[in-house]
Amino acid sequence: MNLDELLYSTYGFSSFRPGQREIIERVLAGEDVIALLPTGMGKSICYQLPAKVLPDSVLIVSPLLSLMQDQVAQLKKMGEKSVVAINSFLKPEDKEKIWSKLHSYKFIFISPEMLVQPFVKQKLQQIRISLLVADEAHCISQWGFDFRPDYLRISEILPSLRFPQVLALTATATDKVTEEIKEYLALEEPYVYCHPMDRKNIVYDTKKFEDGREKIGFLKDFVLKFNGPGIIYAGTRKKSQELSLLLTELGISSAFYHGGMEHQDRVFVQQQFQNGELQWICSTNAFGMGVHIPNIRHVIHFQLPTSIEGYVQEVGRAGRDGKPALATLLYAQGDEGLLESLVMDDLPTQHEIEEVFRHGAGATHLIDQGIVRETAFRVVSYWITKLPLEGVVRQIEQLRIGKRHQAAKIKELISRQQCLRKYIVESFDQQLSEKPKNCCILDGIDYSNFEAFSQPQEKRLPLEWQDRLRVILPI
DNA sequence: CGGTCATTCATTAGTGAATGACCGGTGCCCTAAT
Repeated sequence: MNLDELLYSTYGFSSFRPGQREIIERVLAGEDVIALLPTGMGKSICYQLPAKVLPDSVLIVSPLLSLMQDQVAQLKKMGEKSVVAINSFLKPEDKEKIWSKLHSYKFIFISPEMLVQPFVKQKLQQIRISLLVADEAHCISQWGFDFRPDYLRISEILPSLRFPQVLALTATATDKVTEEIKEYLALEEPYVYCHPMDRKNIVYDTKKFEDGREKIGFLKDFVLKFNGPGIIYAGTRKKSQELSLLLTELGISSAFYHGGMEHQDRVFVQQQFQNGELQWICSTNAFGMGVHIPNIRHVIHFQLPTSIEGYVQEVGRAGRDGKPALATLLYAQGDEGLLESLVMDDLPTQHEIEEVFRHGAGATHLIDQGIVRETAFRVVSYWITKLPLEGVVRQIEQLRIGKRHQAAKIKELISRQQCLRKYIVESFDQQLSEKPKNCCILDGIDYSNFEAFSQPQEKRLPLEWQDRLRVILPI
């Protein structure tokens, strides 16, 4: 099998990017693989190419419905017809057809929640799966424990699929996250491919302020001085709207984006940004996964991110074209309060744990009656099958300690007196090989690098009425 | 932590100040009620 020929005939590329060949060869050799590959290094080829060779279907567990739709569209565009996404978007009339010809699909995309449904499990059991792919596998660790516990249950279906080999793909994982991926996918001796995560063209900057007003002032000056495209990450939905309004008042094109918006509005905003019609997007951490925009020059954190992993993911959306990009973290006194409550508040309380224990894992009325919150309920329901009450309490306590550690890591970003790049790279259990000339705030930043990209804003398109409305009306 | 909203109070009537409670982010799922 000549991989180069296959690559050329399928994609028209004449050579692999770093890591791809190695990962694909291991997959084709039948090994389980965990691949840590920085964003924009062509992760999807790592399962699409083996799929051409492997005899049976490839099952891809994907975290977002929109991501699935993108991948399906991309594959179809390449002429691959046997692709399907199994999720709640399926029309009832299509379902029957899809289940009956499931074996004929080469690529089957699915959410973890769907995957663990008994009915789905039973259907998948009847076909042959060559490879199970966990896309954005860091979600297992990042979301599984307190947000989407079904992420922890992927391995439950492996026996009924007769243990297909597994490929886990992600851009950002610490040793701890890699361990958790390994554990929750029940991988015994996976081959781990780890590409250096440092992105030399991203410069790390932090700015401290006495209060929120000073911070706003800085942001105003910033967006007047530097052009986008850029992402401004806010800590709350409301703040993302406020910031977008602020920019609009300055005559700078922008839109907000968060999980509380209608699906179609989110798609619309993302498309506008992708088409270069918006300079800035002001959003919560909902924005970014699966977004491929090469020329993002700035990522600004108006409020503290909730984890180092999240921070690196968000910052990593800048400078995919390899040109200089600036990551600016803004901090005003007191900002850590929001961070801490966001990180800690979702954990099940002692009371919630006891309630679920008293009524059992099927007692969804606890959610309807507002006694136990949805995610808290699901987290406890997950552990209830594995541990006694004290064990679950201890488990949640462990989570709390982990979360506290996570918050402390973030706070150190702003108080740190040494090289930020070094700090970030070492947080991912890697060593910094060399520092770029333009490195971080503590080593001095040459801002002229970024002004060079900034052209005077002559062509300012007037806003369409829809956008004006969008700015005026809070959603 | 900071903002927002509801309650309370002081009192001669509607309002303003003060206090306290609550909330804040990420997304699957096809439920139950329109």
